[in-house]
Amino acid sequence: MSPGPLGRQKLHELVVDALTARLRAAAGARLPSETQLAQELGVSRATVREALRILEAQGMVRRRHGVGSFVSPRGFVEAGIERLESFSETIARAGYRPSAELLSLSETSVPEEVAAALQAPSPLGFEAQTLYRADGAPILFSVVYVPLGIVRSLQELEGRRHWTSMREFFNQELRRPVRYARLAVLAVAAPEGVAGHLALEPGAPVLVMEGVSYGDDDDPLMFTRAYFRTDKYRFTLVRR
Amino acid sequence: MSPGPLGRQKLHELVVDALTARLRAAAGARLPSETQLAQELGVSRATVREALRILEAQGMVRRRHGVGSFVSPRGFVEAGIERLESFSETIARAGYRPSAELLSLSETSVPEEVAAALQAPSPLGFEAQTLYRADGAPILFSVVYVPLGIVRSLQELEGRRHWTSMREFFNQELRRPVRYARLAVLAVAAPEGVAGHLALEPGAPVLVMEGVSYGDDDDPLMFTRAYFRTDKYRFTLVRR
DNA sequence: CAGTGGTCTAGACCACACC
DNA sequence: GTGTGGTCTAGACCACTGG
Repeated sequence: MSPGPLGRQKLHELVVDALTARLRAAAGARLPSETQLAQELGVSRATVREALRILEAQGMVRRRHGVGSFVSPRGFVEAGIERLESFSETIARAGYRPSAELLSLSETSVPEEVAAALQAPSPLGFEAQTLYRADGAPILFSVVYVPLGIVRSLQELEGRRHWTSMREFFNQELRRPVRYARLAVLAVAAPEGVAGHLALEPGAPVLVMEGVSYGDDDDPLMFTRAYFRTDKYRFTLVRR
Repeated sequence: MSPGPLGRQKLHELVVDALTARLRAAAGARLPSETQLAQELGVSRATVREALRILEAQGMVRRRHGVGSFVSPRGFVEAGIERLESFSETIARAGYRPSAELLSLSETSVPEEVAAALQAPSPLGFEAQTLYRADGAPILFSVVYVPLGIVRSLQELEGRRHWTSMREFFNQELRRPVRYARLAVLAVAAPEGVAGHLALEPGAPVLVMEGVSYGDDDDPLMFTRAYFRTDKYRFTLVRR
């Protein structure tokens, strides 16, 4: 095939971009039929469909069998809780200016349930505590445990300072990208130390997300426990 | 095309079924290549790919570019927080015996922020309070607001008693199926009434999920606010 | 009925992982 | 290089919706 009128990169992604531009304007509008779009853009209908599938997954387009495709009334959908992104990204996406402060790095014996979740043979590992702010106000305090074996020494973990997020550190410096994370969501009373960092009264309700991040080979990379102030920042979630 | 060796129903669904059977046995096993599967099953490669895409979305299969497709080590993945299902289903899926008790049904003026979220012209509507138990222990208390217009009278809402869940009621009795819900997740201190129903001290931390459910035409159907005991039941969530 | 999205095919070439 | 999954095409027919 020839690149067509669109040039390089994946064709259906270019179609996504082309359609995205149209979509910004008209909420609720009807899109041309798939066959029409294919002709207009000079690609096959299958490629148009792949693009529409992506837009539908993003919540930007609604397709109705036998009727047509429409721009979702909401237009752009904010990133939901189900998206794997760094806390900094999450904060930025919510419209705040993110900052992250690495409060401590240490070598420790990780809690028993954490070692179990990490399937770690040894309880030895490293702990990083980070405080995230949105527009300067603390909203998130996280404790990350990395088992010995993923990181060899505290010196290696020092590299974390160069990166704005743990995920970037794993991806860029350790070359062990995080592919997915399996988390539990719960509400707890803020423990003393946590409350202090988040500028809350001890015992105030906080949302906790905790669990394990996995790499390309389904190998456990780290255990994260994050405490959120939900009065300052709310997760949104679309259930389908 | 001819139906092929598989018979009626959607072809790729039959392929999903055929593969699911294989998958139960071997965790971590490698699947034949897409081309091979297509030949074996007598379908096109595109159809095999559609089936694999479904299985991958279900978390049962892992595909790696240039390498092959594999049965996920975890096998079947539990439904996460992102799935739209009734609370009863959620509880059952978590391995408990669910029960739901309709505590009250009344006609009210809905709270202002609820009416706004529902895009309701009138603040008039109906309220249903339900307590859900898992193996007899209360874990979830929900307040649902339905605007006037979706339901006309309290009598109509009485039909709710015949159904185990609000979603079933909407789907079966009102013929207005819920297509998706847009929710916020937060942690709060349990208000007095709620704490009582959940057998908690007032002020104990509870997880709240609240938001609007939408129908086939993106029309707001109801506002739900649900309080969870996360010590008894935890949401799980896979971020990708 | 006409028009839409949904499914399916057969075949081609590309990008990537591994030997 | 060889084999894998990823992308793309051109064309066909099916299933649903709405006038």
